[in-house]
Amino acid sequence: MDGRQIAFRNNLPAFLATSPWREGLTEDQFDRVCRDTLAYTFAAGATICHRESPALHWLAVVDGLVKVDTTTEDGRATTFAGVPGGAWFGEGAVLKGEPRPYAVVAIRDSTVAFVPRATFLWLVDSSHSFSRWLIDQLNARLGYYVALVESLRLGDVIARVAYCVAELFNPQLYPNTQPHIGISQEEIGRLTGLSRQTAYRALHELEDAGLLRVHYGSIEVLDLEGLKKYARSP
DNA sequence: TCATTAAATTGTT
DNA sequence: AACAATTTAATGA
Repeated sequence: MDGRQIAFRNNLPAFLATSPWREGLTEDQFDRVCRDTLAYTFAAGATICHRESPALHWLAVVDGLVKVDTTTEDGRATTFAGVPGGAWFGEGAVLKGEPRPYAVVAIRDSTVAFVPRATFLWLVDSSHSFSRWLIDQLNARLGYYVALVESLRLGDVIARVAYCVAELFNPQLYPNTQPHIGISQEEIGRLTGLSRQTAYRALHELEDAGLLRVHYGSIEVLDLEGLKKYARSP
């Protein structure tokens, strides 16, 4: 992990207390999560978890924006997911006990919380409520990729950009997303599987439709419901 | 604080 | 994909 620094051990419990699975835990269970969890900050561009590294932690973005991606030998990169602040991810590799099939990279300066694998598995075993939340989490992720395949087959690139941007606000997967997202058009391209030029044109189409605004190095979502509608029927 | 330069990102072909 | 234009960030007086 290049360029990481230990972040605020003190107010990490405040972040954990706002997590979507917290209310179902007992005080004792929550206290253990607080004790076991660490947070680190990473500079933009830094690798948080290398591809094929052992999945020793369950992860959350406390602040910032990270991506889950793979890079081929010839340097081409595709992003599988953009993960904004407040989101929990990486449970798949931890559950399977396998090396991470993707790399986790900071898009912007980001703070990431690390829950040890043992603590995560203990939560699964000891909390029915947590397990249920986890099922909903995995189900939401499955729904995202099914819809993404559908969008790929249908081939409307503007609808695909609308869908991918709107999904950053998925209440199960990404509960705390702010309307202003610091992400370049090149990253939007990787996230949607489109070239930067195509992403550029699609973003401006959506801007002309009044659904979002494009800024230097960021986008601002104005009409989330409109984006979702556009994603379904452009 | 301001001017200069480099780097990142956007816009155009 | 290449290149130009623009915006931001970094540097140093």
